[in-house]
Amino acid sequence: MTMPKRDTYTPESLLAVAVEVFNERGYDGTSMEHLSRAAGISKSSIYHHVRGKEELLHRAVGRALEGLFGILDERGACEGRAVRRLEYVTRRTTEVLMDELPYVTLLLRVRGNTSTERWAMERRREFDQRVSALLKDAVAEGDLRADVEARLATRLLFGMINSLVEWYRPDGRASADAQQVVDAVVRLAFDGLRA
Amino acid sequence: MTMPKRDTYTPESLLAVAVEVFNERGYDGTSMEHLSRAAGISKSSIYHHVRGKEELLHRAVGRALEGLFGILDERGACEGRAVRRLEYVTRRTTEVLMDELPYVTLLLRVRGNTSTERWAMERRREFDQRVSALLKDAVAEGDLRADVEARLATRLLFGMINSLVEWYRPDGRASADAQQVVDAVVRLAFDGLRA
DNA sequence: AGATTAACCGAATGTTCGGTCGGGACAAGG
DNA sequence: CCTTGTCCCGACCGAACATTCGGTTAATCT
Repeated sequence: MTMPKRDTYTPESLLAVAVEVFNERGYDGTSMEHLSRAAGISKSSIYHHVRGKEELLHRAVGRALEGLFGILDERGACEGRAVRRLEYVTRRTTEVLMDELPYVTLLLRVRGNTSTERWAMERRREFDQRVSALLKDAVAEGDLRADVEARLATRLLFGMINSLVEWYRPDGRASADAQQVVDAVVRLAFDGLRA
Repeated sequence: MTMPKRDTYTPESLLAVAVEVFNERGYDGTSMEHLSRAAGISKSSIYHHVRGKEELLHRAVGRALEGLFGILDERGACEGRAVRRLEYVTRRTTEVLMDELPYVTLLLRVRGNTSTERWAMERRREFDQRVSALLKDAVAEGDLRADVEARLATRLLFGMINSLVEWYRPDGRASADAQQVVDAVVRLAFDGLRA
C-alpha cells in the first residue's frame, strides 16, 4: 500500500471542510465550486475522495446521530430515577451538541429533499421519542410538573437545547465557557428563569 | 380600470403559496418550477405578479418582522415591572409566531446568502437585543435569577419559543390548542419543568 | 529503473436554474 | 366591435449546476 507523505485530504478531513461550508450557506445553497474553493482543491478532485455531494451530507448527519444515540446507552441514561436520567440526557445532549457542533447543526437543518435527508429526519424523530418517554416516566414518578403535556414539554426542551447551534461558537481552549452553557441549560430547563 | 372577475392571483395570495413551498423544501431548494406547479400557473406567469424569487422572500420575512416588532410597541411591553413586560413579550411572541407561522418560519431559516437574507438577519438580531435588554432589567429589579447571564438566557428563551416553527401546526379552528401552547411556553420559561 | 497508485487537475458533459419574450384569451370601456 | 389592460402561456436563453473524463504529477513498491 502506498502512503503519501505530503499532506492530503481524507474523506474525513474533507468532510470537516464541507460541513463548515454547508452550515454557512446551507446544503442546497452550497455548490461543488464553493466546496472546492474552501478545500483548496479542484472540483473534480473532490470526487476522488467521496462519491458526491450527498455522501458528504450522509457522513455528516451520520456522525451527529451516532453521538446523540450514544448518550442513551451511557450508564447515566439508564440507571436511577427518571428525572435524574432526564437531567443526565439533557446535560449530555448539550455537551455532545457543542462537541460535534458542525455535524449536529447540519443534522438539525435537513429539510427532506433527498432520501438521505429523510433518513436523518426519521432517526432524529426516533431520538426525540426516546427522550419523550423518559420525560413521561419522570412525570409519572411525580418529579416533574403534570400540567404540561409530555410531548409538548419534550419539544420545548429540545427547542431550547438545539437552539445552541444558532449562536454557540467554541471559545478557544476554554471549556469553562462550555460548562457554563451546560449549567444554564439544565438550570433554566428544570427550574426556570424566575428568581 | 379593468376588473377581471375570474379568480386570479394577487402578489399576496401568490406569496402564501410560495411561502408554503419555501418552508417545505427550503428557499434554496425551491425552484420557480416548484412554485409554478404549487400555484397551478406557469413559471413565467409568476413574473407577472412579482419581480422574482427574492421579492417573494423579501415580502415574507418583511411580514414576519412587522409582526414581531409590533409587539414591542404594544402597551403590555412598555408598562409595569420589567419581569411583567418580559412575560408579556414572551406570550405575545409565541402568539404572533403561531399566527404568522409560515412567514416567521421562513424568517428563522434565512442563511445570509442574499442581501435580503442579510437584512432579515440584522433586523432579527435587533429584535433579540431589545428583548435581551428587557430581561437584563428584570434581573436588575431582582425578579429573575442572576446566576445565568442575560444574553445567554435570552438566547435560550428564544430558542425555546422559536422551536415552535419546527413542529407546531395549527389545529383547525380550535384556538384552545394554541392557548395551551402559549401557557406551556410561559410556564416552562419562567418556572421550569420541575414539579 | 520501471511499474503502480493515490491525489490531483482542466475541460467538457448533460441538466436544471432563474428569468425573458412574443403572443393568446378574455373582460371592461368606448 | 374594437381597443386596452390583465392574466396567463409555451418556447426559449445564458448561467450555474453536479458530475465525468482523460490525463499529469509525485511518492511508494519491487
